[in-house]
Amino acid sequence: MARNRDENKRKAILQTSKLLFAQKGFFGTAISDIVRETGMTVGTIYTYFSSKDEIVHAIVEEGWSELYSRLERDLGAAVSPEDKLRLLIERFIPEVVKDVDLISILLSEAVTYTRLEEKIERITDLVFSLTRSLAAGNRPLEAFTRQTLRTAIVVIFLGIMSTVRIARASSLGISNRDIVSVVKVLARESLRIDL
Amino acid sequence: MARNRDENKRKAILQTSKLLFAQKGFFGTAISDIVRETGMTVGTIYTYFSSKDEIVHAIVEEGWSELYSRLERDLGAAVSPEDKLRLLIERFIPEVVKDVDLISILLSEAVTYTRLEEKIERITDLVFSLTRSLAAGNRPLEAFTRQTLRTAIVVIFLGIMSTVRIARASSLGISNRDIVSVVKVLARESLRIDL
Amino acid sequence: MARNRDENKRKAILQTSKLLFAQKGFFGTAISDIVRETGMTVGTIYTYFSSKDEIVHAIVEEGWSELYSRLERDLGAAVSPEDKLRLLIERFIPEVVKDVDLISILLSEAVTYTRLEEKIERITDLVFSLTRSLAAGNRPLEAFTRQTLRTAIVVIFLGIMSTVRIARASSLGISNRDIVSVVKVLARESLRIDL
Amino acid sequence: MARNRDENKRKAILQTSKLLFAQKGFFGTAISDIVRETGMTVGTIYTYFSSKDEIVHAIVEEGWSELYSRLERDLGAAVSPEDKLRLLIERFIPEVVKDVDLISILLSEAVTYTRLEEKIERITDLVFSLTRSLAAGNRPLEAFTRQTLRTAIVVIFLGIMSTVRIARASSLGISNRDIVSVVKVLARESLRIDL
DNA sequence: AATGAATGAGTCTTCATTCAT
DNA sequence: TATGAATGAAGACTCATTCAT
Repeated sequence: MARNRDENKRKAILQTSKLLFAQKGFFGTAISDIVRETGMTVGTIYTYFSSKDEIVHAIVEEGWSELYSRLERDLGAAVSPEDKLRLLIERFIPEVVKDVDLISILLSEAVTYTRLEEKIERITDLVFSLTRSLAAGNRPLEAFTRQTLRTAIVVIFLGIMSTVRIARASSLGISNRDIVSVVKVLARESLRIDL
Repeated sequence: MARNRDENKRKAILQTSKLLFAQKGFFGTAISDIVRETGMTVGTIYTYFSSKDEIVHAIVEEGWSELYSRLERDLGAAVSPEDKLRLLIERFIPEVVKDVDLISILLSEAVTYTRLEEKIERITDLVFSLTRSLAAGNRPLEAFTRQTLRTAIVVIFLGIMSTVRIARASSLGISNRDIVSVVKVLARESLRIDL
Repeated sequence: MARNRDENKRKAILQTSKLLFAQKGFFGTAISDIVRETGMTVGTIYTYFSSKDEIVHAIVEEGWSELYSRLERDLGAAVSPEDKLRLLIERFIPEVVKDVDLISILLSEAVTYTRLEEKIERITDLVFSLTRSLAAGNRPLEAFTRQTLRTAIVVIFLGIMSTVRIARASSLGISNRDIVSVVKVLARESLRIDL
Repeated sequence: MARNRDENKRKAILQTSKLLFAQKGFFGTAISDIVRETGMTVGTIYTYFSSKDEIVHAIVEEGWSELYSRLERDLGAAVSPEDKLRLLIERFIPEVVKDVDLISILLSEAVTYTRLEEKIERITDLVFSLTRSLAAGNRPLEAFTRQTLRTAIVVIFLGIMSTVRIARASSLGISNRDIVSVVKVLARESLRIDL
């Protein structure tokens, strides 16, 4: 047997660290916390990851790519742009929003390790092109310039994420359900697209 | 008499720290960084602030209260709800958005020292009641339930802040101007309020 | 397996710290002194003890309990109260008195970490009951009220300890032997008990 | 007027510092504590004393010499050695014992600044010669060799002081009155001197 | 691969003392 | 003489990472 790397251990580290980073922040979480919580030893952690940075990095990249690929798969199954948009709002957003831990880390102080812009860019491009194909003859949509539309997508996307993050940490009295409603109403009222 | 407490020094510490916290984060910034950047000595920093926490606290509270009181003053001057909303969007948002450093700190990992929920709550209440007074006979506004409207305000407010924050740190290609445009279009299209 | 917790290292830290605390006091001794004197690194010190306080605590408790358990063992072996008292004076006191460092720490400013009252109380109770069993028909002993006897025990016990402490630090010209003699004479002359 | 040094201020500093040093220890008391408690400023403190050490030094030396000179004055007034001894026990000890703060400082970790040996030496010499003049024909006293007698004096003197100190800080259940009783009984029973 | 003691640069903070005013 | 802001060495302690076993 060539390698004895235990994929389950790797996953366990990632899972535990994700929770800790989300709850206590990147700087607030010590490797020793991960050690305690996983029941492993420092040495073991370091045979799977070469640094603390690499752990966040893995959490974010793997978490995100899983999310994103699911989105692509789902969108591929839908045919019309309307269906796609509906899917985006009714399936994807609730899913993203459920992963508060990932969101918290993405928006946390560790932004440096997070390459958040990249991810935003990609999502934005996707939604942007989706929206564009709905634009023909849609008065309100035509009211948005390309740049304004792009910006709107970013603002709303980041708004959703931030809201979820803050709502988790404090008593904002806003549920994930409320957030999805908002996106729907916004789509209906400002794009005149009824979902 | 000995030298007197120098208000300029206090301000300098605040200003320098604000920049550093915004750029490198609260935990990423060491007191020694502030020392180096201000050219003062540790001791001096600690004669003006009793801890690192107190520094962020002062930055956030003083920055925010200045912003907020200006908003209240301006709103007081306007008469109709429409005027107030216009002011909010055309004067207040650009101003908030200009203070990227403050925003970055508000959204940073130091959320604990930041009491962000409080601030959100207050802004939300204000905008909410403003919007409510525009609601009568406005179909789209009536489409929002109270809770959805509140959520929308939070999402958009946090969306604006997050966008500005991320845009500063990376190459998102979004300007403050774009952000204001978005809010305007959103208001026009989804509230049918023309500004 | 990685290196194992090395009991010798723990002992070395304790031994070195004991000397330093005794000579320079608890507050006069810096962790860096312990580091220098043991030849270890700060980190190592802190893998064996979680704080400076814990070090004094260990020195005091371990030193004292060893002393005290030896006393109990010895006293258990003796039968008559006279034998017990003899043992106390001729074996225990010389032993206590030998551990000047421990005494210095016990009496030092770190009294807080030292729980000296507890230890005094316990010794006093023991000696008190011992003396009481010699009291019957012993005129001088009957001259002491309970409270005076208790006080006398405390005064003499603390007197011995303080004398040893001061004698070590300065040129008092008093040896441990002298101290034992005093206790004997005091016992003989004031309790009329010949040892 | 040549000097404007205000003797009252000096005394106030000394008095306040004495209390603080006694309660919180030498190292536990910061100059800033003295500043706060006296209501003076650092600068003022330092125009009266050139260092923290000098403050303890003054407290100890002035406190002690006042005590000692009173003792000498009193002893001078008495004629017979018996009277002198009685005075020592009934007047001096209660007085010393009353000044717990001074005692605490004398015995504290600041022993270095305290020159305690000197003071012990002097008291011991005095008591020793006093006792010697009572020795003729006094069997028990003759039982003490010179060195044992000297040691006994030291042990009892330090015992008294330590007991008072510890009793103040913790719940030893011993009063100053008890301590004086002990000395009396000890004198009576072991020196056969009835006071 | 797994272990966990060892490392030491780096953290925040304190505080006796100085000295310009 | 009085003031109190300024100083900076020194303090206790942390923690990511290494490496001998």
